[in-house]
Amino acid sequence: MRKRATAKEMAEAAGVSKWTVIRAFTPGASITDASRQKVLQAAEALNYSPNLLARSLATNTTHQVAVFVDDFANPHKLPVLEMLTERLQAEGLLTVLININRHFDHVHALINAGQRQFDAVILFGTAFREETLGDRRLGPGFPPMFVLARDSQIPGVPAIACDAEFALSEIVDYLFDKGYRRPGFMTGARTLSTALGRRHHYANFWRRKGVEGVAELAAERYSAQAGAEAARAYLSATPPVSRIDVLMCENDILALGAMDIARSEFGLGIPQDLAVVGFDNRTRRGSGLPTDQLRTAHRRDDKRHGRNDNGQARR
Amino acid sequence: MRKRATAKEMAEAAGVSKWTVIRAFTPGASITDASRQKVLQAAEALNYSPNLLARSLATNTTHQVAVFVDDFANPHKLPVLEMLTERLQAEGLLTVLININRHFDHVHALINAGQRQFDAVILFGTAFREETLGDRRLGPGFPPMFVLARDSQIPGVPAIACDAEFALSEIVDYLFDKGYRRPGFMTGARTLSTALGRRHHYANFWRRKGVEGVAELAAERYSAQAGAEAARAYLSATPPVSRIDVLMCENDILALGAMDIARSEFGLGIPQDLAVVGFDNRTRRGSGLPTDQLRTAHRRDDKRHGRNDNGQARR
DNA sequence: TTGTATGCGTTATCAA
DNA sequence: TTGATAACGCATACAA
Repeated sequence: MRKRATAKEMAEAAGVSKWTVIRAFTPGASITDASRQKVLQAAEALNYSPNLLARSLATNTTHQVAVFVDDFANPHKLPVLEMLTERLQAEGLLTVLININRHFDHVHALINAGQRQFDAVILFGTAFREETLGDRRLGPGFPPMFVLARDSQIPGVPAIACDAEFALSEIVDYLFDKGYRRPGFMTGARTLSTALGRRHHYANFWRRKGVEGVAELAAERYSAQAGAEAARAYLSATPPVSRIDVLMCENDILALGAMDIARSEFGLGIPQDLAVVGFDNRTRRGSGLPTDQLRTAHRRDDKRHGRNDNGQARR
Repeated sequence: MRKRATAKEMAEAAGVSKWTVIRAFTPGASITDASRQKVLQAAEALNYSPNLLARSLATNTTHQVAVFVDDFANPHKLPVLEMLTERLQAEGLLTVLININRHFDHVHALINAGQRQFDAVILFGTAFREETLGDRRLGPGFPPMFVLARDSQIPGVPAIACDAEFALSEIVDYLFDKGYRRPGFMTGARTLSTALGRRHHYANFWRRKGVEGVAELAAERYSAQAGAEAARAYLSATPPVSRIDVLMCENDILALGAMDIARSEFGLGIPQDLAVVGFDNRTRRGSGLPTDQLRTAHRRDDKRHGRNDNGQARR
């Protein structure tokens, strides 16, 4: 495997200095059309293209953005990743996907991100503890951070997330208008701020409608299986007459599991016997997997709130 | 934002030469414990860590692998991405996720990959045309390429894919034993080699069992919606008595759409009235989303074939 | 407009 | 073991 051609070699071939070669590849540089043509011609012959690595070292910008993900179980990630990569690439930025799982030291990963000189770090669905980010080793020269699809409690770290309060207000309004009066809520992991927010607002809006008490079904994790188990536990422990009539699940993957069990093991019609609501805009029945998340985003304070099309009721 | 500390600054602080500083961070370098301690101490004070960008320029290896993806609609991608990133990171490699969509020039993306000096390029579910790869601009110094989750027709480009022949042989054996005799097959895109392979082997193995003629349902794309439409078209055009009794779908996302329509619009019990088989090991009813793809992989010739746990019948 | 010198932060090689 | 010189390929600042 031959080596890549360098600017120096190009200079000899084109009969100019290597700095002129660079200029030919620098938009807006002052160079004659004649010499640019000579250089481009030589580039064609030598199959030259600038070495982006060397450029990064010299300019101190890599045009690479690190995206940290710790939960690949949620299919919601995929369409967002699609958008994210597309938008970043449109800006000339590349996406470095970093898997932050249990086996991986978070601080170490962040230090590595600093060493790599990423232009930015995006925490996608992951909120580090403040102490982790306070590690002094992350101090100088560490790339700016952003939190995506989760609220950020960390001062100075902007977050892009859906407006849970608004979304749940709309959901409860809709359900109330449809005549539902006995709401339930299925939680995934009880520790997450997003989760707490959704449950909190859900109960709150029902209370404003005069409906007190939201039955809580607790799933172990965010998975269809956990959702199915939680639904099974509730349905088998609760006689039909005293059951909820609408179940709001913290996200779509839980809703999928719950719907499956309700239909197959308990013979419930959805939504005739039990309405089920999800959150994430995934898998609507008979539909494809839409990728129109984060469609509208407006700026508020120094945080950005993208609101997506959530909480559609299912039949 | 202060700048990162460099080896030169470290040298002054520790009272050694900057090369000794480097050695302290080079595994297996010859250096006294005494001077290493001095350096590490200074590193603690100055919060130093080696600049990986500069290292890459000097060593000509980036420890970064580009992964090209063009189809984010298939949820199958996500667990594989999880595995891929985890395994690569375990080897000290970072994953650069590159979105190859319709708006993006493939050749340009590949050239960019060359400029970035990635250690390798993985075509995940994407097979470029041979002429694209034959572009001479991709010549010298271009990273080695691999095709993942699709067969590669390109000479010299190894592929990791499931063994369709073996998988479909097992599927047909299983279905035959269960008593099914009127098979159907739902295709997604008819142009793909993987698709053709699966359909071909499916029909082949049925023929060996003495069952001629596999009904073909053609979906427009790989999406639940397309699968639903194809199923609807078939079921509404075919009277119950002459319908197939088992439908093999080219992948799980098609199967999801088909099952949904069969159950809801035609009142079919699955698998009592119609058995449905998918491919990808996604969404099994009531289960979570398993990530045990590509579990076993053995080497054969210069290609690698990973066989995953596919084709489970659904109840 | 073009050429020169110098810097980016590290690694490789050789001499001490 | 340690220090010094050169090289990696490009960008910036300055001079011609």
